[in-house]
Amino acid sequence: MTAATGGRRSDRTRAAILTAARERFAADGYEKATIRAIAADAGIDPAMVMRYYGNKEGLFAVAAQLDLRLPDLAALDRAAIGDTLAGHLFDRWEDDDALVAMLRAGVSNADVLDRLREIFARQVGSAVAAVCPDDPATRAGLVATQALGLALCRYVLRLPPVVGFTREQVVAWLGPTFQRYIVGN
Amino acid sequence: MTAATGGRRSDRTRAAILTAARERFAADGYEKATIRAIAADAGIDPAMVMRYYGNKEGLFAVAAQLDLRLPDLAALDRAAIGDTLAGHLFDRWEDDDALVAMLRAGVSNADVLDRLREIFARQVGSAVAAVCPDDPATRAGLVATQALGLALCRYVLRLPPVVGFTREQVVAWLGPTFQRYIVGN
DNA sequence: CAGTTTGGTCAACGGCTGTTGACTTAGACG
DNA sequence: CGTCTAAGTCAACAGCCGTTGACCAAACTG
Repeated sequence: MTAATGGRRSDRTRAAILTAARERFAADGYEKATIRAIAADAGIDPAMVMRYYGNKEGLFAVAAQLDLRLPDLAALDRAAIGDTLAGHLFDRWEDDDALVAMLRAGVSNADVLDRLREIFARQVGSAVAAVCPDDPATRAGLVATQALGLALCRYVLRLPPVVGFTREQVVAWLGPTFQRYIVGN
Repeated sequence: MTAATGGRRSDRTRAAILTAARERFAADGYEKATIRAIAADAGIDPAMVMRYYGNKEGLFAVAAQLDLRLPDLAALDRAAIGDTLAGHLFDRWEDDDALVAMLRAGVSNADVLDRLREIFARQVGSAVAAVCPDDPATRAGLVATQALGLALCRYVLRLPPVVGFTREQVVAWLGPTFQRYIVGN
């Protein structure tokens, strides 16, 4: 039905599995997000998950692909780097379950940890290095602590005051922190 | 043997279970830390864990008791609050697995999440409120994002630059951040 | 029309888990 | 010594998990 998309008949199923998987991994973590539950959410048989994604690890690898899409900090007004980064991360995480999924899953899965390390070393590290060649690794690490700390408290722990933060509050409070970590001292 | 401690014979076993449990929960998270593995580490039978702690949840509840032992911020020189807090948290976490255990476990266990929320609402919230009655909930939330972000990156994700931070670096970089979050703006 | 590929279902397997109850040993006490 | 109790062992249960292979149905191809 509705061949309008032009894809093969199974593409809908693949997509349904992926959507259900992202939600389950983000909500329950890697271990508790069972293939049976994901398949049930997608309205199909668990065996289909194996057919299309090989095994649970393969499904997770596809479901938890994460691109922070960081802006080019070097192209910004130097004084606006911190605020821009804070706003960007806020926007990015508000509509993508992938990071929460990786945080929840990585906490108890060594492979996911490796990928998270690589993502932050590469994406955050290079973004920071582009504007501050002085000890970029330390600065990127500092940025990671504050950025991931926000994500942890807001989306995983769901601490009430942090859940209630508006975009403006995040920019106003965390922006200066990022600014100092990246170009300060 | 060695009745020097004066405790009952079973106290050694209880303590061995607890020690093994803390390490396993911190290293593997709640789901992957199996009672069988904990019992093996402690050199006893899995059934003993049930006898002494009822069930897995009961064991975790005892193993993951967490007291941040925050200093009385009001008794400090107001300008030293941030640095003192940064140094204290660093010291506290370097020699207590409990927080890492709760972070790893809480990520996939609703009850643990409740306890983490309560701990930070009460301990961090009241410490902050003691020195800054102006919107203490928001300020405590901000402190939590930076503090837990450091713990996450250093002990769970083990991001290389963050793992390499010295106490002096943590105080120098995070101290001013805490200072601004607690008494700034 | 027949035949072959694709999409999907079903029941089952082996393995690991938390948990239980019956059994055996060691210590304390009279 | 005998007795009673606490401490510890052992084997097993039921349940859930990821994964598999045999089977069925639909749809495209000639």
